[in-house]
Amino acid sequence: MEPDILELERFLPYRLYRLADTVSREFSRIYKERHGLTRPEWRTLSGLGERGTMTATELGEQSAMHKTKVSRAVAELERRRWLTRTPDENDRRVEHLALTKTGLATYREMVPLAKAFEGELLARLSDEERVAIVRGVAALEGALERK
Amino acid sequence: MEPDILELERFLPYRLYRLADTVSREFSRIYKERHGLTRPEWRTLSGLGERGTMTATELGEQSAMHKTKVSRAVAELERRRWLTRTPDENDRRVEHLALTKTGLATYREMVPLAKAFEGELLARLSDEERVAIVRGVAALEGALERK
DNA sequence: TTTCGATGGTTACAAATGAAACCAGTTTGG
DNA sequence: CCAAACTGGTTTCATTTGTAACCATCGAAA
Repeated sequence: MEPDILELERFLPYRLYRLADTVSREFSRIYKERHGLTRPEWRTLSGLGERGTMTATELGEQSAMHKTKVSRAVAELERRRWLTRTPDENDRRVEHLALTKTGLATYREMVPLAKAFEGELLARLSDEERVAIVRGVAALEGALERK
Repeated sequence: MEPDILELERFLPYRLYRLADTVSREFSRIYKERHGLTRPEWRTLSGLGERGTMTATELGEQSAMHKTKVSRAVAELERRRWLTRTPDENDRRVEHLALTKTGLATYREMVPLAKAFEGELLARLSDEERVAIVRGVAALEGALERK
C-alpha cells in the first residue's frame, strides 16, 4: 500500500462511477431499445408518471437534471405527443407538464420492467449485502446533501 | 407504495447514478481546475502513475474506458508531453505507454489530493456506514462481473 | 410607475461521447 | 504460402452534453 500511489480499483469515486455507469448502461437498454428514449427523456417520463404534473424546474429538481436537459427532453416528448404543456394562470413564464394518455401508457408499460430490472440486480446479492448497499448509498446521499 | 408507480427516489439505478455523478463532479474540480484535465485524461494519468507502463488496451480495461476515449486521452497527454509511447518489439500494432518526468510529477501532486477528497467524504459517515458502502459496492461489483 | 435584480425556460456554440468505419499489422486454417 | 478473420489503435460523423448568453416575465424597492 504505497502512500504515493492511488489504487484506482479501491478509489471510491471511481468505483461508484463505474458501477453506476454499468448499471445505468444495462438499464438504458430497456428504454432505448423499446422506445428510443435517452436518459433525460426516460427520467422525464418517469418523473411525470410518478408525480402527475410538474413544472420544468420541479422536474429538474426531482430527477437531478440540468435545466437544458429538461428543456430538450420535454421538447422531444412533446413532439411525440407523450406530454402536454399548460400555461400557468398567474405566472406566464411557467408551464405545467403532464403526460398524455399515450405517454402514460408507455410509462405504465415501463414500470414493471424497471422494477424487474432492479429486482434481478438485487436478487444476486445476499440479504446482508442488500442491506449494506441501501444503507451505504443512503448514508452517502445524506453526507452530500448536508455538505 | 402503488404497484404501478416507480419511485425514482428509491430506484437504485437512479440513486447510484446521481450519487456517482455528484461525487465525480465534485472530484473533477480538483483535476479540472488545476490542470484542465478531462475525466479520461485524469484516469489515464492515474492508471499509468499506478502501474508504470501499459498499452492502450490494458489502460482501457484497467480504468473502464472505451478505446476511443483512451485514444484521445493518450493523444492529449502526449501533446502535453506528460507521456510517451514506445513501440512494441514484437507486435508493431502495440505501443507501451509511460509517464514522463513531468507527467509523473503531476501524478504525484494529485495523489494526496485524491486521497484527501475520498477521506473527507468518508469522514462524514459513521463507522458502520463506511463499512456498509464499501461492502455494498463490492457486492454489486461482484454481481455485475459474474453476470 | 419605473427600474433592476431574480427566475422560468430556450437557444447557440463548443466540447465530449459512442458507434461504426477504418488502417495497419498479426494469426489461423487450408 | 495465402486468404480470411482478428486485434490494437485511430478517425469520422452524428448525437449528447455543459456553459453561457439570451428572452420573456415577475417581484421588490425607489
